[in-house]
Amino acid sequence: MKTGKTKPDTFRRSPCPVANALDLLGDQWSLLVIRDILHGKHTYGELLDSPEKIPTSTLADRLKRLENAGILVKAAYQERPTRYAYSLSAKGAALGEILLAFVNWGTQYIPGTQTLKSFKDGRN
Amino acid sequence: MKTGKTKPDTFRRSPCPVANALDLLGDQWSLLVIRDILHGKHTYGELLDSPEKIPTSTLADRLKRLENAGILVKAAYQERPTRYAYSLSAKGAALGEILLAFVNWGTQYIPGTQTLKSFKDGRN
DNA sequence: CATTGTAACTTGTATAATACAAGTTACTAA
DNA sequence: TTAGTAACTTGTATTATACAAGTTACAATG
Repeated sequence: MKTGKTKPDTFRRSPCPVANALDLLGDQWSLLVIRDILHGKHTYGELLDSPEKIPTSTLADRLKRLENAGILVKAAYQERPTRYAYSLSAKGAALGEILLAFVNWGTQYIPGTQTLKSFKDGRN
Repeated sequence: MKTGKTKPDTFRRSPCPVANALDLLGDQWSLLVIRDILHGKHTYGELLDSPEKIPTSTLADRLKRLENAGILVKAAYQERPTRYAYSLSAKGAALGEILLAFVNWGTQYIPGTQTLKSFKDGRN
């Protein structure tokens, strides 16, 4: 069978989907940025305000990487002065499944961790 | 309600389960080590042999961290000379769900990536 | 019109993590 | 005695991350 699609056989480490996902997301901050955008945050300032206190230089770097990877899209939502909003592409929104797996594992195996929802509901 | 369990309110970054999971697993290699053990590898040498070519110093460090975190258990399987096998605790085996989410996302959104299974089946 | 404020970054430098090459220990087998 | 192997450790170079400060382009206030 032939498809029109180009297929990179030139991977940084291996053709494993996990390895390639980790090349992109395997750090302390990327998935937290995705989490915040999934929770409705959109601007640089809102994302800076995370409870984990991401350093501004790290946030700027991650936003660029995730945008280059087609996970985030950056768009000006006003001019004079120009202000930007970050949102998730389909590729980015699909990371919700991975986040969910992390939430399930973390709440079950790391004692004391809690989601915003469980905290609001008083389950603590 | 009172439980007997101690609950750490002293987290490195925040009480978020994702953040705490990433404190442990948020790097390029940890989840690949878990993947290999899930695939039946057990010894240091087998784990060193990954297609991603993990550096030996990095592997030694990850095995220690994951063991300290209660994700891996290390046991001698023979004496004279002593040889060790690494295996997953329940906490570690539960990471299979996270790995699965990564596989699903990666194969869908990173063109050309493939699992051992799809490769063996000739789906490429 | 000068000053203050704010969003969205950038730059510089210190510290920490990771990579790569080589060496070590405790054996077995020839 | 020599060679081989598993499971690491050590040293150093490179890269990533963190922290503090500075920059640009405006709006709003007095």
